[in-house]
Amino acid sequence: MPDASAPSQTDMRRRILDAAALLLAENGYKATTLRNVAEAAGLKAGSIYYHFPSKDHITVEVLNEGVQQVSKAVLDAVDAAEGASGKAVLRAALEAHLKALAEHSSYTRASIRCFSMVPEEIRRQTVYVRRAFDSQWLSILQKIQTSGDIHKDVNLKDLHLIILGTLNWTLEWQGAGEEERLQLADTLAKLIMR
Amino acid sequence: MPDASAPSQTDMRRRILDAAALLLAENGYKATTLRNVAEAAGLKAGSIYYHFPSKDHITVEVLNEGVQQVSKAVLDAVDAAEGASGKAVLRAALEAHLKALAEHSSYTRASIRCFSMVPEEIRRQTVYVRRAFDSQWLSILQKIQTSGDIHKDVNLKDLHLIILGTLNWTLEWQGAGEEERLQLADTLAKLIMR
DNA sequence: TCCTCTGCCTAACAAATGTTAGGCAGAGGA
DNA sequence: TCCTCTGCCTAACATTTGTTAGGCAGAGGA
Repeated sequence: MPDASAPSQTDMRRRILDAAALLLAENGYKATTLRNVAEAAGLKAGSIYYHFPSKDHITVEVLNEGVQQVSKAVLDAVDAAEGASGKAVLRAALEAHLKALAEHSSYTRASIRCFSMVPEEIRRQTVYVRRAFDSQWLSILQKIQTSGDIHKDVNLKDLHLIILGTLNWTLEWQGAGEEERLQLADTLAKLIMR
Repeated sequence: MPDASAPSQTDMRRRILDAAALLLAENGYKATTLRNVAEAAGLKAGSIYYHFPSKDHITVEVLNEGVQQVSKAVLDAVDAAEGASGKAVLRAALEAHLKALAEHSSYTRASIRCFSMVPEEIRRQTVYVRRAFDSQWLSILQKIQTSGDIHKDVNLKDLHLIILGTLNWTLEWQGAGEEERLQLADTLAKLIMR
């Protein structure tokens, strides 16, 4: 019985998830085969079923973890910037989002790029976490707007779309460095505020 | 010998492309099977090979046509707005892009959503059209900036990313109407200008 | 009437896929 | 020593994939 809460176990379970995340991010759900995942993780395809009951369970876990990583990073950044100006909070959130996308790129890329192509059953099991993340960003923007740092006329739903679209689109950038990320966060923040 | 320039032929070739575009847009490259395409087009899988030499050829044609449809729409809109203010030109380009995404949604969605997941050989045969489209948008922005309607300090590369990201991200919107599109173009244009 | 070409179909192929059944080496407690 | 459990492997399975070979009905010219 694989038990994630067990203190020390072979980290094979994690290695399988890592391998799956990487392949899902690069090739998508259908093109990611258990044999490829197994090879990348260092075991044989059939052995995966000792750790997971199916390919779909692995996929769900990867997709949800990807969103949660970004979500946590943004939340932490906003909390750390509490009391600062709206502009500073927004900058912090943008940078945290971008940094998370770049760093845990496998999981986050997988969750962003695979979600819309995945079978409906998997979507059902991942859509909740995504909605929570959406709400989180929206409430950040709301706070900044009521504080006056975002103009009252700006449609927050549109702004939300602009931010999410822009940040997630950076994944199509192949190999952009930290400088470009900071630069983009700067440009975007400047556009939004003022 | 299927010849697209022939005046009248069964439109089966077009129906196959249409069906493929729809399925590619919804399910991605790997999950789009020739048997599904055939069924949607109203023939049997083997018969597709009378019109196309392979699945990949169909895919390349769909992806390229998708980009070209948006490209042409944006170009036409900019040409029609020639002489107008930078703001008007940008608005026209944004709206044209969004409208094209929504209207020819199959081809454009397919090209945007499949490109990064597709085998390398297909990417090689579609990347050129995409680059041309990128350049087109960038040169539009450059003209507006040199005309003074976009602040000199704004990084055009970032702005380009913001626009492309935002507009293409709308594809994840399921079933947004024209009102929302115009509203988004408005919000985005207001952020960029001024 | 004969012949050719068009446009599609049927039936099969090899390869690859998710998944399962059964086995096996080794660790470790009794 | 015996037993059990862990963690993996091998070998197969049914299905689905892109693709191909061969056939067949009908249109239309000679």
